[in-house]
Amino acid sequence: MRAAEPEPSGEPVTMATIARIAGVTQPTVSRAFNHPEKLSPETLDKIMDAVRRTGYVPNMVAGGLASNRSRMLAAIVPSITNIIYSALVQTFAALVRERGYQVMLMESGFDAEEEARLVRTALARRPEGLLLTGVDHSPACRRMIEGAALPTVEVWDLSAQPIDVCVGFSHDGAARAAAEWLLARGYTRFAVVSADDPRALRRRTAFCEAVAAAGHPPPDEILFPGFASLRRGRDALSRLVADGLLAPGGKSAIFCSSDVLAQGILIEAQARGLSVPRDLGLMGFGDQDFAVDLHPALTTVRVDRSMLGQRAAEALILRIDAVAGSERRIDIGYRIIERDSA
Amino acid sequence: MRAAEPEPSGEPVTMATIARIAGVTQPTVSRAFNHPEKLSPETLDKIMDAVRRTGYVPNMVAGGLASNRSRMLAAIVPSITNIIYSALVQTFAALVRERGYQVMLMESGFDAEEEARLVRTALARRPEGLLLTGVDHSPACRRMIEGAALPTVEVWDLSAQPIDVCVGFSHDGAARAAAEWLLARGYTRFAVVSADDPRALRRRTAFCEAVAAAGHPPPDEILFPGFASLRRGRDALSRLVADGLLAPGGKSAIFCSSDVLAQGILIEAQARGLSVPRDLGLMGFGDQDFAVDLHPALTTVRVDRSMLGQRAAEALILRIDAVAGSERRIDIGYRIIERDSA
DNA sequence: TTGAAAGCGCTAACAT
DNA sequence: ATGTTAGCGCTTTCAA
Repeated sequence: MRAAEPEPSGEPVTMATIARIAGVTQPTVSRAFNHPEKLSPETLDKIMDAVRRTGYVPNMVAGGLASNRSRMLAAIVPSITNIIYSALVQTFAALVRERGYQVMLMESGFDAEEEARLVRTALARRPEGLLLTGVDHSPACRRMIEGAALPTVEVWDLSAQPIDVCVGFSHDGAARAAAEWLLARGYTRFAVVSADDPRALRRRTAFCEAVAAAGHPPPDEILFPGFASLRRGRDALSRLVADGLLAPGGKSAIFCSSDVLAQGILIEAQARGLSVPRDLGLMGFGDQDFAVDLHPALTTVRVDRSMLGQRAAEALILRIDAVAGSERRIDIGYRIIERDSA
Repeated sequence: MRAAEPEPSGEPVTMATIARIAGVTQPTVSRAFNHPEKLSPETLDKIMDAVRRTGYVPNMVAGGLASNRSRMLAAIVPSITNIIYSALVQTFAALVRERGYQVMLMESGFDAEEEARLVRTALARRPEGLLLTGVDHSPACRRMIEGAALPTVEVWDLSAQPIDVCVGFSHDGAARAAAEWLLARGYTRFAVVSADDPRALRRRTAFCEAVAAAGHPPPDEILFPGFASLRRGRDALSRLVADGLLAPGGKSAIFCSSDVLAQGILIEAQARGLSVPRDLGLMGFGDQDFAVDLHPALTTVRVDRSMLGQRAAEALILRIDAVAGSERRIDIGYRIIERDSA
């Protein structure tokens, strides 16, 4: 590797270098980047020419220190490999980028302590804003953020006491709506298959309450730690069948905490020669891209993840710009998507 | 939001603040963080006490400027929502984090021009290293990186002329191995279903050549732009069936550029009452987590993505530490995983 | 073991 | 429209 810039010495190119070449002072070079309209076209030309010839790239860490604007946002999600979260980050990052922000992404692994540690690490870079997943954080974490007076958006959930702003939907409401939809379809026996993250757990509880309120026996529950997978779904169905979910005498349905789980159940049903929805109704959660392409197409609860990222980006930027009277609690809702599996 | 630190004024807490409280000079506070062994235990205690009471978090942007070590790595992948790439980043980020590095992740959307733009943006933060996907970059991009003399690791592919280091495997070799495996199983009619990224395209070509070399008719090819999905797989099978892939007179198999595609084909086959592998052999690529849990379990080519991230992290850190004689080309290989779909 | 002094590369007043 | 002057909050010599 050799240096491409035609600088005689191996000196790094700085604004001072450009200034020397263009025959101006260093702050003028700074203006060329930050307030080009304040310079005469000729000066601007000379500077940009020097920039081109040297391959100069402004040093944002120095700029950030001087201006106290890092132009960085930190985002902490439970898992970067889970499309549920990465799709949100994708939209979020694309939008804030148009406003000149970069995103530093971190993964907490569904662990509040790790999340607190990551917030501390992030704070060291002096981000201008923070995106957090969920509304359940460690007290220390919350204290740190409030102490730093850092604009923060919490996504995927709604809270009566958000740290700053939250963008999400009612998990209780969504689960209740799912239960009522299934009830209206004549299902009388239920099971819930769920991961154990705080939001899935709340949906589980709300679903079970709605079933009980309708006077039906309590749903079978299968909970597992960590993330959803096809295997978790397949195993869950095996256990539910063994436990008699499909015994004669009722019309059975399973409510899953994610579409992936539902897909696993679908595969296991097929392997066992069970027909969905004839032998078993199935409802997913999330309406991931693949849900519509399953066979049978999956009935599920749609949450617009891209919208989540978009509203989060907008809300966070409003907070950063200290726009007065911006909303503190943004509800993006949910919708039952009726397809063929229930 | 209120400031948590017991600073009387609303002044931001800096090392100078801590120094004042602890009764030492500011550089001594710096030493407390970077070379604690050089301080007397009592001084260290006083400083750490002040840190705790104020909630002080060191400013890495100032530190980075002063030391010329940003402790940042930039990673550019085609898509952050594709687990193929995000799993690699996950491992990579976890490993480099142990060495005190954070990673700023960016998404190029399979576009070399966008990649070049992102490299330029990344360079502005003065990262200490760079992770790039693939070995096909725009000339300008390559020039920028070489000009900055930035330690760089290219992943997912092997190159005779890496920018710096590359970690990957032979796509030609993997596709040839897949073809030979299928040939040895008695398949005589083939199709390839593939995305159009550079690596998938090379596998497609190598696969077709191997089939031709065996004296069989050229495979049907279905290429599509962008990323793989179940829908792409389902549509591909529909077209292949319409085009007579399954007409009597031969034993047919499909080689896919990803497991997701294969899964889509599996679903479409099931919807059409076709049996895999009886009516049709099917081979995926990647051995994603779900491949083993499909029904039938998917025969595929395993690439150890986590290993890719691990070796990339190790290699990049060696380059950053300027370890002489470190490898330039790291082959992690591939392996045919025989399961039930072919 | 600690302090004093300089400087990293930039932005932001304030002058002119 | 441009130059001058001061920092931003650290790390890193070099002294003591």
